[in-house]
Amino acid sequence: MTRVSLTWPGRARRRPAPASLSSYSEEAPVSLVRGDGAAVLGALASLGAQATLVYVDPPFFTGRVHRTNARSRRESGEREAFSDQWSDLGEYLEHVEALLVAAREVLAPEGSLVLHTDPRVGHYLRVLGDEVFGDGAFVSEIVWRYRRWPAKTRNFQRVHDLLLRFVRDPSATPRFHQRHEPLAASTAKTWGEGRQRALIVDGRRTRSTTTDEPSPGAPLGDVWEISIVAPSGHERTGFPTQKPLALLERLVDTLTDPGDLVVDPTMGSGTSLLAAWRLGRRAVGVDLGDVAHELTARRLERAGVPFTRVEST
Amino acid sequence: MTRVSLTWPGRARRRPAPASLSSYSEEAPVSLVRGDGAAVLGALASLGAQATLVYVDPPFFTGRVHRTNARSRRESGEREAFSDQWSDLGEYLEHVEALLVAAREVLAPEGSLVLHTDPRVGHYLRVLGDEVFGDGAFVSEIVWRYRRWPAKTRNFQRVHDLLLRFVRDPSATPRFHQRHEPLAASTAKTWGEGRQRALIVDGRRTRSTTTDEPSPGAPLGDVWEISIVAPSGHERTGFPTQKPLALLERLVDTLTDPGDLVVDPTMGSGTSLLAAWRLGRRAVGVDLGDVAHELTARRLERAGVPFTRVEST
DNA sequence: GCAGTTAATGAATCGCATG
DNA sequence: CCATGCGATTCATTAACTG
Repeated sequence: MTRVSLTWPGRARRRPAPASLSSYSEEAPVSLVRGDGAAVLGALASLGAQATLVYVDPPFFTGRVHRTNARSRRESGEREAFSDQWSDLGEYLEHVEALLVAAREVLAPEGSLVLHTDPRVGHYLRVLGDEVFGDGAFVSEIVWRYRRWPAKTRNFQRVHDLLLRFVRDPSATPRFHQRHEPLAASTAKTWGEGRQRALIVDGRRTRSTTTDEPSPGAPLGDVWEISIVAPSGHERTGFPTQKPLALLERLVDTLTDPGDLVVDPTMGSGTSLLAAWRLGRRAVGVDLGDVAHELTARRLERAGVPFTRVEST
Repeated sequence: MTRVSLTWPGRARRRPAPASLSSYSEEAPVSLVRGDGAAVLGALASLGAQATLVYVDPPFFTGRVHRTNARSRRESGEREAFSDQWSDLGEYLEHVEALLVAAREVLAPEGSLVLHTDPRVGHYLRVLGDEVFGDGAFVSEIVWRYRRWPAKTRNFQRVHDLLLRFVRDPSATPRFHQRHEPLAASTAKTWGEGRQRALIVDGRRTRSTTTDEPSPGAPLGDVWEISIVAPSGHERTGFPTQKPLALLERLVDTLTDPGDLVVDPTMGSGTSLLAAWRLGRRAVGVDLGDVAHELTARRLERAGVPFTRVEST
């Protein structure tokens, strides 16, 4: 296959200065690391950590500074949560590329990277991911479809995000738990709740029948309807780009086993850590920001999740 | 903005040999042209045609030869409809790029290109489209979510296609008719069917109320649930990658006015032409294949659509 | 006519046989 | 050993048939 890749003037493949971690323990159920995402992933990899899921939720190249919202403002005023300003698209892509390269190093062969992005910049990240992970590693584009207050625009309302899944080793059997969703209304009407089976006569398929065995439903697809975190919802932490727990729980549930390691170098308010802990997985979250660490710590304490702080230097 | 672009070894920007059209009339409601898509788009542009919608449904880089299916097999046996085999991804991208370049030439300033693709190769086409149409021209990624039989795979079922929309001129007001979809169940439950209105006190939003005015529903989003053409459906033509009429009607309805011109350089069995005609738009379809022309002609005749054949040389 | 039941069949994958 | 091809699987959808 001919290599197709992205170029831009002055494209650099920078490696972050490697970090070193004090007091990281493989066994800790939940660890919070303050530091640069890519550098800390590299440090985890060199300590021999093997993640089954790395969830990366970088900025979406919006050109904005994102600030805390109402829930957090009440407690400590409006503050900058993270900046999403870049000199150009190339600089942004170099930032994400460093995360992808480091994420790949920490992944177990049967593990997956899930890169959360949006349809304005996600296509560039797919191409970047193909470069980093190689042919055949891109296995799913998950569409997260949500509902929100409509914007006044002469265009279709943007009501979805993209989650790009790459596997570490396309030749390995990936971790995957088959889950099901309800049958389509038309199917239930025609076929009832029984599993369908084709009737083969003389080696030729003639027609289908229903069986007595109940159908588990349709195998889970790649378009997921999940509610956003409501502005006044109990789940809301105040972090501006918070993702729903239900979304992260579905990823963790389908892509990891209990006891596996989940790593998030873009911790934010720690949704992935909470999802992992609730499902009995170990988790490491990495973030540079004060707001992220404060909100995550408060959230985990309230949820009764024991966690360890790890310093990186 | 730094230019980010795709490269591959030996990337060529080939222009198809320009075609010339005999007997094309601007006023014909529906025209069928036999010829190369890009070359004929160029010929239309040099005749001064101005399309409001160009719908492009190229092969999806599957590596397969696509053959007619049951409906057509009964009438004339199984035949090759089109080949989707390429020496490499670069060759494929050069083919699609030629279509995009020519499509842009035939578009009116307020017109849109809609590129139908899938999540395996669509990301590359987005980047290619940005190169051809320029910054700010990519305005929507529409997700067509469908339901189909399950495949046995350790992965999420692939149940969506992508439709990438680019506008010809980002500074022009695009053709766009706002349509609505039913309110979400949870919205209807909380707010009923009345239009919501935010209550602003001292310039600050306090809460929302419902009004007596009935809500038209939620403005149409970019995730569309539309059934595939059923294997035994009346709509089925026998063309292997046939798209549902409902999908094309939604595009034509929202993105064009009655009387506007819709052009499809990847005609197949003519779904876009039929959609355009049913909604009172003019249409030109272009295809090289015998099967495409036979099936389209038969389909339009059965639907009572008057059409003109145009030769290209 | 209408509702309820039965029929027909697509095409994504994996697994296994074949060359 | 690798490429190719065919069989098995099974929801989703509309058409056709039946009472």
